[in-house]
Amino acid sequence: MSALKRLRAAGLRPTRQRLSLARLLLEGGDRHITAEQLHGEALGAGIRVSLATIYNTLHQFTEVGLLREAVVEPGRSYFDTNTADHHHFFCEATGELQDIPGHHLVVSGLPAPPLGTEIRRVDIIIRVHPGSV
Amino acid sequence: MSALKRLRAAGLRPTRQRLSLARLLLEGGDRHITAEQLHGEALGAGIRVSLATIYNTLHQFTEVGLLREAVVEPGRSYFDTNTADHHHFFCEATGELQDIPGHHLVVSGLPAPPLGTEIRRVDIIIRVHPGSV
DNA sequence: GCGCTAGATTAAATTTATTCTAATCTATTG
DNA sequence: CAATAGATTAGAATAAATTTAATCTAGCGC
Repeated sequence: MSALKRLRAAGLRPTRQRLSLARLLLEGGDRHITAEQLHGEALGAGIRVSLATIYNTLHQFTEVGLLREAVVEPGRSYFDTNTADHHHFFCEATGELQDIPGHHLVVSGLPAPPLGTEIRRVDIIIRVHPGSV
Repeated sequence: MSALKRLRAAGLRPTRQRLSLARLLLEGGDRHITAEQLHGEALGAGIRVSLATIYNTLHQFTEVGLLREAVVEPGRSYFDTNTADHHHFFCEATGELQDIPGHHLVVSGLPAPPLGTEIRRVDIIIRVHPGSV
């Protein structure tokens, strides 16, 4: 689906900057990107957009399911263009994030959530570091 | 083991503030605490200690395995006094973290880590929100 | 097409979490 | 008990993210 249609379907007004950012984000392959990185890319691509808008846009896209947020380190948020069910390898040395397709991992023995709450998502982060090889 | 012995065993000089903080942290039950919260508690308990030392101490304790760090939200770090194998429920509405004993959850189908890396830990965060009840 | 308006964008200031710095203090060693 | 390596400190600095108040613009009715 085109970026324009996806924005409309999500109820987001297709403004110049949202359209441009949607194209940057959604038309490449699966990526993990920070707000600062996206801002840099946008400027590099000639899109004039403020950092505040980057943050607004990333959060709005996340709310409507166009992106997913991955929290792995204090003080940095990654936004994941892969919204399918999946999990992550995270290398603490390089800060790199790598997808693990959802069907590979199976969690069993999931206990009932605390009273009065329901499960929204299960995030699995496999933390790795450079090995002894 | 006493706080003093645990510090010595970890190779950390048992200074007044480290000892006091170790007692606060390790002698209660399992807890999830932020740097700011611990600072508040320390001051409340009459321990004169700066925020910088709180951060230093939390990180040192984490390095030597006296604590574990749980990253669930950008811009906030929780330190977990439970260092046993376990996972977490995280309620996004309240910011509350709750332990899930490790033996409850079983992950299968774990793929091989990226070439040249080895697994250090598997973190599972079950994100919940207040239910419809 | 034209203007109106709700919603979007902006630069700049602010907040919040954390780290750094350089000076002072203290636990350990001899 | 003096020397010193390491710890602590207040305060400044940094960084990510959010807020603010002013300006802009997409989409609507005409």
